[in-house]
Amino acid sequence: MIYAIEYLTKAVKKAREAKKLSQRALSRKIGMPQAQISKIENAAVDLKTSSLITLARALDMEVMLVPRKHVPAVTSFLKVSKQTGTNVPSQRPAYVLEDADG
Amino acid sequence: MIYAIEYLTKAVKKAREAKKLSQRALSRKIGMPQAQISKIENAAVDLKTSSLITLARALDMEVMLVPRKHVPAVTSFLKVSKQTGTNVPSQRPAYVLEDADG
DNA sequence: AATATCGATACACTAAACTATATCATTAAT
DNA sequence: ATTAATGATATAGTTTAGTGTATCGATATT
Repeated sequence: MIYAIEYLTKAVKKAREAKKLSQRALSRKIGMPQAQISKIENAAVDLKTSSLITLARALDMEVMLVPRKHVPAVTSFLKVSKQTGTNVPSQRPAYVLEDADG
Repeated sequence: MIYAIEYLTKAVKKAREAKKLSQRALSRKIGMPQAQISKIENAAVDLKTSSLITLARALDMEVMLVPRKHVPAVTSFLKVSKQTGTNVPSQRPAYVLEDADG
């Protein structure tokens, strides 16, 4: 079990379940063996970044890099959005903003 | 070169440069060979998620999964914060919010 | 001019992700 | 009771990230 990765993989699992997709259904969708998805969701492997991105996108999420000082704000925004069901238009590839001021 | 990863690795590079760290300095900091950092920044490898997390954290960032519909909002928030220099207190490990409603 | 540091690249080796496939126990449905 | 679908697990083989080390040309710096 790889601690730092656990949060990400648990989120993948939750997202999959929220979409009512079985591991096999997701497997068919992205062409990754069900066995591998199981390992990933249980944080039994240190998955490659491409795998994380593929899984995230299949579940309508994006991998982003957020400056640490903004993590609380982003976190609470997402939390509130979830509670209120706030909708935002359009979609974009995404991630990362050039920042890094420490 | 791995397209999907390029944005993330480019962000790592920008963050490193913004901190005025050489690849060797970063190498010493996290114990990853300078040669490997070079490959990663040039998207020549499909780095493991643990490596992405390690690099991100060394550069004061966090890897997060963001529901796609909220990506524009988060993106523009970070952009504005960068422009205005908005500061937010505290720090947290982080990433991910349980969401996934499509 | 000589020296130091930079990022990029190369080699041999090790470790581990990933694939393909199959199986198993458990749960749900017929 | 049988069948179907679930997630977890196993084995064997392939691919590739990662390590350690060394070198290279280019760009400062003294």
